[in-house]
Amino acid sequence: MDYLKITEEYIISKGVTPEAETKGLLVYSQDIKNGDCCLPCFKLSKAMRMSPVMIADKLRDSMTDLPAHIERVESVNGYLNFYFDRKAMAAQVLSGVLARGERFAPHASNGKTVCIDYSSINIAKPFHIGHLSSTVIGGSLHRIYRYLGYNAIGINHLGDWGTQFGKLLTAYFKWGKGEQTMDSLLELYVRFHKEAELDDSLNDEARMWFKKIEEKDERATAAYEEFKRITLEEVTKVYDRLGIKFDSYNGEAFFNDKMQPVVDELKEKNLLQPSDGAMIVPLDEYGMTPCLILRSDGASLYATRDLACAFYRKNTYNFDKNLYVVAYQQNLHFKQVFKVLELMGHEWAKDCVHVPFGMVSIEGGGSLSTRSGNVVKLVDVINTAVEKTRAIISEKNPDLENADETAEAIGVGAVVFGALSNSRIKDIVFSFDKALNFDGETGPYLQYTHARCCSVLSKAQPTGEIDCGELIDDDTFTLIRMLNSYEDTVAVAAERYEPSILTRHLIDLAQAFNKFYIGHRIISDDVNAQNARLYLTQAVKNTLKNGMELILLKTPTKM
RNA sequence: GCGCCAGUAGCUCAGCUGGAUAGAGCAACGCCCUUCUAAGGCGUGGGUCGGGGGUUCGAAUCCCUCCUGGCGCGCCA
Repeated sequence: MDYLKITEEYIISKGVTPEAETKGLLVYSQDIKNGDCCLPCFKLSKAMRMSPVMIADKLRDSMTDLPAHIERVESVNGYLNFYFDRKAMAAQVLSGVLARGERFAPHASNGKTVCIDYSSINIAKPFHIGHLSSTVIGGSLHRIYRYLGYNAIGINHLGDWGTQFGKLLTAYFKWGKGEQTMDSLLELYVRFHKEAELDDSLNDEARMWFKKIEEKDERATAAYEEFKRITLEEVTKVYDRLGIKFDSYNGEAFFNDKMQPVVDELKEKNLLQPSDGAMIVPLDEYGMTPCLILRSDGASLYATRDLACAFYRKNTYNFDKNLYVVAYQQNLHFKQVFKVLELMGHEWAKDCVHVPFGMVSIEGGGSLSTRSGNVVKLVDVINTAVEKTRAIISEKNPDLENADETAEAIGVGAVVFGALSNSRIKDIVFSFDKALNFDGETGPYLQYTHARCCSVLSKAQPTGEIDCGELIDDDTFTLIRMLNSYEDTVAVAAERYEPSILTRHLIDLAQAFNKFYIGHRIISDDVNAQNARLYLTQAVKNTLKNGMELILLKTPTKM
């Protein structure tokens, strides 16, 4: 039941205020002391030629037949404050949450498909903290959309093509010895750039090797495939720890032979123009620089590939939404590509959305760059966090069973949370200090709160009827309100492609629970209160668990 | 130069489709473990919401302008 909506309907049914002006005015009160929701009457003032205070008074006076869910109405300084019948609302909310079971089932399928392009790592390059945002934001959106009933397709658009592979092969055949690892490949790559500065012929050699890959030369292909295998093996270990999966790894190489039809269609629709020997789609009338389709040597470009890729996704998945979780540096690129799709007359261009996020830099200056070898590997960050967690556990809870498993869950959770707690668009200056902070608004805080719920419930279980009259004090009822708005929050997070909205809500929920927990003895002699509070704890636990899963956090029952 | 984004407490941020005294966390200081997990809770201090104009009954929120920072701007991806 949507309390806001039925309250609005009730207000309108009074006929005191003009319907059009009244719609959308009603909001949840920020402060529970001002009621559960309120109608600011200031906007109505002009249309009704009456002071807000008088309007609120008039409305209040007309409300002599309050519906069951409203206990009372107050007119205060131009606000009309509604106080819900807390007992009824608590019953409604709790039974709704509890009916969903311990693990909320995903919503029934809505028949829609969403493609989510995320993580999109480069072959033979380290998986570093710069990849964390795309990986976990995309991973979280993947789960959120699946939960909401979408058919969600996770796509890792591999960076598995380009001249850098010529460079790597050159270095590999010159200096590489035996079995390679991600580390040795990075060394080779860094060394190439160092030596190529002194010896330009290395660059020629790199072009030669890249050509051999294109020509499917046996030796080149074998090495290239090996690099790919090594990379995927390595990153999959991290993906597994993060709980992330992909449905497709079709990357740049996959689209190599799929670009000609795009070029043909652009020509056919007269969108392509020559410019300095290259072929472009001019976009100046849309305030953008042109979209480059073909280089002057006839080779395709980044945009060409992404166009081909968009067509492929539409044809293969028939998406309703096509998301690209890619850093904001690419803002212009995606704007151009989507505009070109639109100019080509494909109405589904509007379904393509760039989901940008901020840059990651390292504390103390220095940009992340593979060439310089200045990288902080994601796996190192995760391992450090897990080690720190293990140390905390042996100090606080040395007898904990499954200590390793728990340390893993919490350490990984701390790192993941860091990337999902702020708005995507914010730049992040990475520091171990921040990533390893487990106090306050953090992943471990959510996990701790969940474990607390579990601990209470392991000592006593709720049973039989709920007496919701025990749940109507401010602190407790605040929890009820938070549980009530959970589903809306998930929906908004999806709409805005912003997992941090859900993360915030879970923090608020956990804070509200901890406040409740400290202030109210749950297991007690008061059988009635105990039972009601146990039901509430159960509902909080289940909601936390569901929400945490949607932001990639594991939920240990003890810690 | 042009375009986009950001600027809120010492730090990291929420709030930004206009509403009641601008909220959290971290850091600092002071309390609370003989009762359900102290990775917790409570309290104190800390703000010209980048500056200046404007719109409005009302602006952190909308408009203009300036300042600062980031990113991008044709043959890389």
